Amino acid sequence: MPKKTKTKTIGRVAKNPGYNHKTIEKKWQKIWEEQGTFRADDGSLKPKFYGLDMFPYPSAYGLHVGHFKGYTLSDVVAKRKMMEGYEVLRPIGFDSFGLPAENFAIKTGIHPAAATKKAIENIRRQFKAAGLGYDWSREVIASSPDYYRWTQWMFLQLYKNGLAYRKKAPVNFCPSCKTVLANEQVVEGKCERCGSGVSKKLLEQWFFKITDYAERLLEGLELIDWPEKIKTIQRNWIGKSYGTDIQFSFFTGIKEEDDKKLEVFTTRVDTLFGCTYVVIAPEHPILEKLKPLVSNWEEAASYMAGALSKTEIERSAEDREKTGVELRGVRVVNPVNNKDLPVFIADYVLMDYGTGAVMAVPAHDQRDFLFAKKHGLPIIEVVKPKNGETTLPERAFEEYGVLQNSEVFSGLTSEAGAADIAKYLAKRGQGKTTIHYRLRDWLISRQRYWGAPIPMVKCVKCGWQPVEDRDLPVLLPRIKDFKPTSDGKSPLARSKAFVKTVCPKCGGKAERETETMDTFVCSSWYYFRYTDPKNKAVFASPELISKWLPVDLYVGGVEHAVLHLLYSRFFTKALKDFGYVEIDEPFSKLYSQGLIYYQGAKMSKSKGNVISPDSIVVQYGADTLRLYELFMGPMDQASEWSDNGVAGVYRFLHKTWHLRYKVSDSIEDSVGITKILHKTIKKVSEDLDHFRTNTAISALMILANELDRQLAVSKESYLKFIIMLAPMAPHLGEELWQSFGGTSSIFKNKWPVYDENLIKDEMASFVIQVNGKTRGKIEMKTGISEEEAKGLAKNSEIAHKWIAGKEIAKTIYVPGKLINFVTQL
RNA sequence: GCCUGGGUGGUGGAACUGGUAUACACGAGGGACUUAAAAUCCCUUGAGAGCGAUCUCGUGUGGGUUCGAGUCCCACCCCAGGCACCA
Repeated sequence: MPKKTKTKTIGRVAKNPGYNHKTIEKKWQKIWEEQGTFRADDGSLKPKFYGLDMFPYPSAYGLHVGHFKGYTLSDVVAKRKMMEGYEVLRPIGFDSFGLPAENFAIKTGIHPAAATKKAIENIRRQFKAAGLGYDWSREVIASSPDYYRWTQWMFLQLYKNGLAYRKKAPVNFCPSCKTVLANEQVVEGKCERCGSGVSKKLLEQWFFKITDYAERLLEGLELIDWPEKIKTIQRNWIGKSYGTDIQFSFFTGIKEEDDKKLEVFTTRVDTLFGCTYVVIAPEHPILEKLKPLVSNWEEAASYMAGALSKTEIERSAEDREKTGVELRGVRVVNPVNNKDLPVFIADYVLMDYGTGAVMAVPAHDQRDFLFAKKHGLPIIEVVKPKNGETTLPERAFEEYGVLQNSEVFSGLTSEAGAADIAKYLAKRGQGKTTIHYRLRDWLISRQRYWGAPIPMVKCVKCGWQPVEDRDLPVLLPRIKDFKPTSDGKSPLARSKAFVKTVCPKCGGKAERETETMDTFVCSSWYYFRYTDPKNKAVFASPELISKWLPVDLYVGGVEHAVLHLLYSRFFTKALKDFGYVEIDEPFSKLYSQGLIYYQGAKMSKSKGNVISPDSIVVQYGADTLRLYELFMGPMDQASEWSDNGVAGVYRFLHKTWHLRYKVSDSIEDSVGITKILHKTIKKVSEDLDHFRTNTAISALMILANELDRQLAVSKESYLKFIIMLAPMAPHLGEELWQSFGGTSSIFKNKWPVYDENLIKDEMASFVIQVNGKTRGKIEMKTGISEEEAKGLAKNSEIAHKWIAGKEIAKTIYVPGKLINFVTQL
């Protein structure tokens, strides 16, 4: 194929050099790096802006264009903040511990440390090639000992303050990843990472007491500027319920005083008279104590074992089939009417919510209803609808209503009845109003290799002991056989050199904890480290933390709504309580970018529909990649990638480039051009304030088209246009800025300001409507009086044609916009 | 089932607190330049009727409020996401 010229001849003026993204992008990336253009100055006196992207996970497969949407947005905001006089902190690092790296290593046989290092290098290259203005001098890598030393320190702080503890409990276990998982990592009964069905295992594990912060985590949401959607997800996850704890006493045979009572939780005390049995979760510890009384213990024990062995999916896939076993020989008393009631164990009652036991009211709870039907238990209706018909006997009636069959409380409304029954119970010491949360403590132990070792030691004499701060970090040993096993033991247990240690307290023989921490622990505090990444004495100096935090803008995906975003808030609150930080919430403003779809599906490696930014950068350049992602549609909505759309913004950048040849020092712009320029400055400034990058770009395109129609363009107008474009297309911005005499980075320059007086229109076209239908328009002065405007409109041809003899009953006048004649009423 | 978002041309999407629906871009069609192609530039592009100026219809569906509704209210349908035996 014959190639005529080396320079591309895109654009009209072939003799002038064309837009060559390859040379200018490389050139500016080098300059930025050498000059430290985007490095934050801790000593600056300017107002601060901390713009942060969610800690990226260094995938071995690199990032696809979908990942760049958020990064580009925050980059635009940060660059514009620089131009508005802020000292901008925009750090980056890598959340490099965790399951995917390890699973990749297992698959390929490459050690996770080596695989991670390579993945980081690749992504670092991708970031730089996209022109993202990170302060690389602050890079933080979670799997490096300098970092995880402080992750371990965080653990110890939580431990010393009673927020890290060990307990034996049924926990989620992924048979494929061969490790336990936090509640938040189980999605619809499946492992968040690999999709395998999760089962329950009774294990002793480390937990963080996030439940102590349930209320504060809920309250804090009121004060932060986050998408309502994410706040709602967190509220639901925390799940606050007001209700009553009620004591049912056992009839006979129990020795210890404390165990004579069974406590249940209900949100519907008003239905207490309708209780016909009680149900205990199969994992409930009280069952051991009831054992001597139970005549069918074998049956019960086998049910208990069965419930535990089921996977989450099995437990819910049975489609609400309510199984259970009656504990024969055990009876309880309903405290309000002394009725003697049977006791069941059933797995529809969950051990880790409420008290692990419920009072069953089949008439007014659908689950209890199904169970009662199946087991032939009585159904007593105690709530009648206030108006309308009850859903009984087809299904439970779950609404509020008026009480009946409730002795002295009959006739009261549910609301009043609930209050009175609760008061009655409280007076007799048989119940109290309480609050329960759905939030569970955060299980952080992992039986995996690639994580930060938990800095605890088990001494034969002294039990669990924390590693001394001065002995941190507990280094992750480099072992060859890092594969997980199904025995519930961590791969680290196989390293004798690692396990064997001495007790920090007594100096005697001791063994190290071999489990590692959930990666979400690493990412719960990294935003503090960025302020002071090299500090060896503390995780970050208090001065720098208070200088930079909270994060002013945090950009990332919604998928972390109950994981990272909840955990980080918990960490910040805990660190505040320990006296290390002064803030209560780490991220003042959160923005979640929408996903990018391609070929009708979410872009993902497994679906094989990923587009690499690398190929776009080579073909069109980083500025085109950035601009297209910003132009696709509203930032917070999902949108479909279009190859043709990319070419479209590329054309716009060419046009922008070629406009430089129309720039003249000697001309002054027409009033019309000046007006459009100032309108554009207003529009782009406001749009960017609200992250409406798509309409901001559209406004810049309109301006460019308008400038292109002129024979010549003033340097001043052109440069204002370039400054506005620069945060989005930084390489092109810098290059053009420099070619017109700019000596320092365009980002050290001021963002343009519009003049309200120059925007005002002298003339406006008034829409003429008749009976609300648009019939035409008339040009009139904007300052025209109502009378005059109406008169002009009335005498217009349009009005004559459509009114034609009919009487005008009413005239609607909207200044500067519209006149509507109403002929009939 | 419950809780969020969202349904606008062939496509991605504009439309401020109710006031010219479809900005900007893509695609498509036509033309210019070219031996030709690419690139670039110009014109057309919601549907229907008409030679035409124009007219009628049109923002998921059906109602309502209003001089006027993509925008507000009611009912419903569809799509995406979140939660889901939480007592």
